Formats: sequence, structure tokens, C-alpha cells
Amino acid sequence: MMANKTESTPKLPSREKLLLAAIKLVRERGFAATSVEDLCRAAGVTKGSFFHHFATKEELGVAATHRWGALASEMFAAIPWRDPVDPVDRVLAYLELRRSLLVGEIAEFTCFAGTLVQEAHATSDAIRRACDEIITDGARIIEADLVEAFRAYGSGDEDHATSLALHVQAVIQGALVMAKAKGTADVAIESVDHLRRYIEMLFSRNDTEIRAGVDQP
Amino acid sequence: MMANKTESTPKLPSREKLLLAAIKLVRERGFAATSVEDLCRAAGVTKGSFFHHFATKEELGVAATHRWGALASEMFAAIPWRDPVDPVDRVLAYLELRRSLLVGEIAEFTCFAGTLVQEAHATSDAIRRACDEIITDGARIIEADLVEAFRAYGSGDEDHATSLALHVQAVIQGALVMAKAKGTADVAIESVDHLRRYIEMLFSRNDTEIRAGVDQP
DNA sequence: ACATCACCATACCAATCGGTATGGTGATGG
DNA sequence: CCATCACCATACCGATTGGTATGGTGATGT
Repeated sequence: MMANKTESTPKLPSREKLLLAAIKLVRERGFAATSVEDLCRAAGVTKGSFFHHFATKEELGVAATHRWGALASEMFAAIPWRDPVDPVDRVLAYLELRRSLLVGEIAEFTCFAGTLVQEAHATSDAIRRACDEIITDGARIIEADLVEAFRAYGSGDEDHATSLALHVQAVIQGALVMAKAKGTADVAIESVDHLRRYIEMLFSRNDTEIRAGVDQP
Repeated sequence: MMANKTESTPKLPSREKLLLAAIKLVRERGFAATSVEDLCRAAGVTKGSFFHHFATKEELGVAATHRWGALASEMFAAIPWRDPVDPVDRVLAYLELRRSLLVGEIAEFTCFAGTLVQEAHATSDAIRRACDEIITDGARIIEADLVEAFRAYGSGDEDHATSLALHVQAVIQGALVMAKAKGTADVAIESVDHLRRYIEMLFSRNDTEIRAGVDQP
């Protein structure tokens, strides 16, 4: 049988090293600006190895996107942000988590899929679909909580939950673009705060006035 | 005197043709994926002409960003969205305008600066700064209205207005990324709707309940 | 009338691009 | 013991890359 492909491999296999190098370099410099040789150099493998594992650079892009998606869901599964009993509090905890990740170097908190799809959406439908899938999966993380929240505090329309979950993704993507433009995460953090306030108001459970005069935390 | 550089030139000068070609091609395929020869072909000029006007491809990127900023402000100046007397209504009218632009081909409504800065922020600080400037200028379009709005309906803190204006830009940028991922503008339109609802709630002037159960328009 | 200059065209360049061809190596299954 | 195969290394390919060198042309100031 073929086995131990992803489990219990003592040293990182070449394919994995290439995937991680792709995620790193694309987040730093973009997809088109990263050559296959750059990838190989960063991964410490040869071009022969590269084209053994991936038929084209595009195929690596698709594979790296899936790897990125897996990394993200592993991460969100490992952190206990889902403890609150109130679904709204879970969503807010998720936002707090996303907010807390906005530290350090820009390339370390930007989204691989968002960066890639921006460049490749028109030239590679395979990459576009892969990124769409991973971003939509990301939205699904809070979608169930939002369904619950809408059911508890408003309409039970599931379309609302889907739409709002995608909006959360959109705001985060936009916040990252702004961070890249300004060269600092501050502006991204503020955007997440605005998003938090929106959701708080949407599901306002007490009568505390959360209006224009609210204080920033 | 040197004159008629941008005014009353009968046929489009080469420099302008290159700038417009850059805006078009970068929005379609990205900056790194667009070669200088692509640009020249699309603009109908030769490479000699290109490097006469721009020392490097990077320099063209900066110039095209400024051209893009000028195009945007010309456009927003030409459309009468600023008629309402209430500052909040002006902001909402602006959002409605942005929303109404989300039609047709994706490359025709995406933001040149957002696309460019995503790719080039780490490799060219000149491009990064230019994009930052243009995006921040875009935020300024509604900043004064937001200052008024905060003054009328909440705190008069100007930081709030700046932050919210940048958040509007962030949401739009993010919405465009999502549109690219999904291949359709629908998701972007919904994000703008969410943003609109946020601002309505933030400056809620009457006591109409705008909560989780609100109907989509 | 002449020099200057912005503007553009042609030809060319070394370097790099994504991709291929081919041969070697070690583990595995029969 | 041999054949197969996944895996990787080296060498190479034609095409394209951003950029340069150089020469020409027409308008302009003097």
C-alpha cells in the first residue's frame, strides 16, 4: 500500500517544502513575480524535483492554495475561540482572534489566497476556483454561528448568514489590502473594529446605545 | 512656455496612451504579468517611446497610479451625489454610487491602485506610496461629510471620521477581491449593502429598528 | 540658418523565464 | 535478482524579459 504520505514523515518531503516556499514567497512578492527557480531555491530542491511534483507553475498555485486552506483550518481548529455559549459571542471571539493576528511583518498575516486570486483570477480559472473555494470555506467557519445568531436575535434567514459571513471575509481581505498600502497593520485593525461594531449592532442584545458617539476600545 | 500638455491636445499623446494602457492591462492581468512590450502593443507605441517617457517599468507604475487617481476624482466630481443636505445622506449616496458601478466585466470596475499595491507593496516603495496616496485621497472624498455626520449625530471626533472613511475604502477593496474570487460582482454588491447598513445604524437618526431582522432591499 | 531638444523608431542585448529531456538512485514488489 | 517506479539532479531549450544604444525627424528658440 502507499502510505505515510502526509503522516509521520521524519524530514519534510520536497513537495511540502515547495508548497510552503510558495506560500511564503507569494505572500511576500506575488505569484507572477515569483519564478520557479525562486521557489526551488527557497525550498532547497532542484527544478527537476519541482516539475516532477507539479506539471506547471499554475498547478503549484492550485496545490499551494489547498495547502493554505488546510493550514488555516488547522489553525482555527486548534484555538479555542468557540467556547462562548452565545453564537454572537462566538462570532465576536472569532473577530477578536483575527484581530489579534494582525501583528508583525505584513507578509506574515496577509492571506495567500487573497493575494493570489487578485493576480490570477483572469488568467487561470483553476487558481481562481481554488482560491474561491478556500475563501468560501473560511466563511463557513462562522456561518453556522451566524445562522444561530440570526435565529436567536432576528430573522432565521440563512441567506443573511451566508451573506454576512462572506462580508466578514471581504472586510478582512480589504483590511489586508489597506495594510499593504499603508505599510502598517493599524488601519486593518481599525477595520476589524468597525466590523465588530457592525455585528454588535446587528445583534444588539441589550439596549445599550451603540451609536456614532461610541468610544473606541 | 511649455503648455498644452494635458489640455487641448488633438490626438492622444504617447505618454497618455501608455498610462491608459497600463491601467487597462494591470486591471486585467496584474502588474508583473504585464510586460513592457504588452504595454507598448496595447498603446500602439514602440519601446523607444516607452523608455523615453519612463525610465523604468516601476516609474510607469507610479505615473499610472497618479493618472488613475485623477480619473477617479474627475469621475466623482462629475456625478452629483453630493446634493443631499444631510451629511449622512451624502455618504449613503456615495455608497449607492459605488454600488451602482459594480456592473459589467470585472476588470472594468476593479481598482487599479488596489490591484497594484497588492503585488508591489514589498518590492517597490515608490509604487506603494503612490497607491497609498491615491487610496487615502479616495477616502478623503467622504471624510468631510463624515466629520459633519459625526458632529450632527454623535461625537465630533475627527479621528472617527478618518477611520470610518478608510474603512469604507477597505470594504470596497475587499469586496473587489471577493468579486475576483467568485467571478461575479454579486458578492461585492452585498458587501456594500452591509457597509451601508453599518453606516445607517451608526448614524441612526430615527428610531426605526434596523437590526438582525431587517429586510434586504 | 543653425543648434537644440522632445519625441520616437529600430536593432540589439545579456539575463531570465517556464518547461523539457534524460539519466541516476534507492526502495519496493514479484 | 531483476524490473519497476517514485523521486530527484543536471543540462539544456526557445522564447521573452526589462533595458540600452543609436539614429532619425520635426518643431522651436535665437
